[in-house]
Amino acid sequence: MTVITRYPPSPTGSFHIGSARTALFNYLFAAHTGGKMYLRFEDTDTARSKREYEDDIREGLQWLGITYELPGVFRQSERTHTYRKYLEQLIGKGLAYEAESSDTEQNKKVVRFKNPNIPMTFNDLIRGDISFDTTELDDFIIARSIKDPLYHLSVVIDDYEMGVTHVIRGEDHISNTARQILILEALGFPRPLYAHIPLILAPDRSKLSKRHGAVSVNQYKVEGYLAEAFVNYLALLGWNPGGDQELYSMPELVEKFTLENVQISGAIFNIEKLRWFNKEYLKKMSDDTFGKGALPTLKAAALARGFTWDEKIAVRLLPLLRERISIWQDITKQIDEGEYDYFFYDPRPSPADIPHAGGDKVAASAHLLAMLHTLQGISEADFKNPDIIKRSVWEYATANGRGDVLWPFRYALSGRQRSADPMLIASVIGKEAAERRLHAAIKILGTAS
RNA sequence: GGCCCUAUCGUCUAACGGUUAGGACACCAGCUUUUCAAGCUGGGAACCCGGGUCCGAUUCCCGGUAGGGUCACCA
Repeated sequence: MTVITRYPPSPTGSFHIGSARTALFNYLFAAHTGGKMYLRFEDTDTARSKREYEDDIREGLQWLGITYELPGVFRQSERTHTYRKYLEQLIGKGLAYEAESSDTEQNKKVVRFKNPNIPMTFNDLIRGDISFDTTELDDFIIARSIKDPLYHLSVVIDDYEMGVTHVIRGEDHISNTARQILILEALGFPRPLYAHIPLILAPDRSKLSKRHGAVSVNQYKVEGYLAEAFVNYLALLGWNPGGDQELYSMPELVEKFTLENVQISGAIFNIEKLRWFNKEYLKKMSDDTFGKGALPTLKAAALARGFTWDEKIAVRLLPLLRERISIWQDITKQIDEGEYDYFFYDPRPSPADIPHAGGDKVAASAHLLAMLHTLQGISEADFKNPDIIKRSVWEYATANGRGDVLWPFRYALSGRQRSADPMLIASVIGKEAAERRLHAAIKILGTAS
């Protein structure tokens, strides 16, 4: 039997995290078993469904690397004639009937399903047997009118016509399953296999929703998360193959994914861990790939900050950035906060802050002068390498107290109490700028005394 | 409230009757570093409660409690 799963979002909102994970699990299961996954849009609620949401969902799927197949007609709104055929069949057999609508103005007749009122049990691949007493469902409504079907009806018919073998969906659908099985048995369809996966929860353990902040997948893309990291994190939220491995590529996930290893209780979405995953994937990138990803963000942020764009400085900044960010947007945030101003502008150090230990301006001045001489002795070529600068400076710094030497050195270059180390700064801004800044600091100290 | 599902560190989880209950994130400390960040090392931190079954229960069963889901002419 070829496995066929389906991902059936209703395009009434943007692609969100929980929906993405459902899609991922369906994809993973189908790929693992050599089957396929269909995408179809459940837009029987035509008032709320929008094409822009369809696009958002498809773009999100593509970004995450989740592939799918489309059934011939993939919008339920375009299949009403099909649903009507089955509806008439049901009514003809006395298994459903038309009844007055509560919406008296419309003067429509809704279609109610004739509930056989039987106890029912279905097997859930993840949770085992689940039983319901269907009596309490009453003769529930399956269509607003003969030509206007409702969700439960259309789902059952589509799953049947598409040959869906496994229905993998959120556990919020458990109680829907009873209704759907009732309909499908009335229609004479075989039951698919069901697997209800746990919900993704907000920190307060309620179902994750908009009010909890960022839930749209696109938002994470915009903030600069990597698709691989996002998928990795999502996969491990509610699924675990056992063992201590945390990092899985999509092919590895496909290879290892089984329904048996899906968790049964809900999992809280934790942004910190997601960020950690992202940082791990950032670390694994080649310098080239990292540069391609970081530079556009860096440029936009730098320009917005009013910097003159200097590609050379930017490229030399890359290694520092790689250590300090978890997602691309951290670059924007750090630039906005002025963290890297000193790479683009000469700082204006305050005289009182230049000396470190004991406020000894004379000593600080002497140390800065020594640093200046040292830098002057380094060639332009060697200046590109912070390690060479460090070697040149280290002997003097060690002999005279690293703190006493390096603090004023760093502060003269950055104008900040906290910054990258002076050798790196010097290397990034270049020989000329470094010497200019030291000159300026020495001069300020002289004037101040 | 009815029905359904669930229950291991704060969080994500491993364990499939016998373990000093393991890992990761977060947190704390130490190292390294002039500072910040990163990195390295170490540390604290959990089997919801009560009954069974069993030589032995975190693990199986029942009950309680707690949390969640669902009760639309939405999906």
